[in-house]
Amino acid sequence: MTVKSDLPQGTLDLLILKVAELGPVHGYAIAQRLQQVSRDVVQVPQGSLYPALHRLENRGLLAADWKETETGRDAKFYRLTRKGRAQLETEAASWQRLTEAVGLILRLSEGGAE
Amino acid sequence: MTVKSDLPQGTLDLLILKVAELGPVHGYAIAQRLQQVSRDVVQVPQGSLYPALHRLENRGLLAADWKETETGRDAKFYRLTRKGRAQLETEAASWQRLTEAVGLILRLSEGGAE
DNA sequence: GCTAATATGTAGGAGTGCGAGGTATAGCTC
DNA sequence: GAGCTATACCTCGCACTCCTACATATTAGC
Repeated sequence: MTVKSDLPQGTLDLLILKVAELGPVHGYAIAQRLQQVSRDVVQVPQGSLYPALHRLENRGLLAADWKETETGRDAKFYRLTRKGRAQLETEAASWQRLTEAVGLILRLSEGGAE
Repeated sequence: MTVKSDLPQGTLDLLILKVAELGPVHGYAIAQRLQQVSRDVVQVPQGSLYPALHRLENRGLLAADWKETETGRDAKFYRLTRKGRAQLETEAASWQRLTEAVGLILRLSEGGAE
């Protein structure tokens, strides 16, 4: 039974921090946002989402306040802390460095001599 | 204690399959190759490398033969099976789809309206 | 004989994603 | 007001992978 593995380990944190950077959002909206922007490529199940949010909050990367949604429901709004912003920059840079490196490797035979 | 996390989960398999596609190589050479081509961004510790090779072999994606290196040492040369080639194509496509999606998300605020 | 590089391997812990389950409210239809 | 869907939160436990540390054997150089 192979794992579905929609997202590689560690990527979810990066994406959540990124969405939180744009302004306070609650978890459910984060998942919807990721799915919309990625055109359904990124789909975050709740069993992945909420544990991730709690971990990020425990690490001090996110801070949360209970507020009311426009529709009148209670929701936990997350915002990026100063520490979280630094972490986001670091992880985003790592991601870019890594994807470039993997890209180099995957194009090994296609490009031929480089 | 944060994990060093050089490579996201699942990426290592993709890279190994890719190197094996170029021709029969032994494990030690795969790790060196990845490090060289990626300009030291990708560094595969032996504790990650060999278990990954065994798993890929058990899944029938790689096949191995003991041969001698140019330097005279015994080494296990891995080559891509037909099944492994198909898997490589699938994973490479998934990787590209994913990186594009993540790229879209990471550029959310920079580009503003797009 | 000692060290370094080559080449392979295992064991155990740590961390994360996900399926499956549970709770509660708002709004809609009937 | 009964039932349904969507919203919004949560937890448990399994599965999987990565990595540190350790162990082994050979070749080359000093």
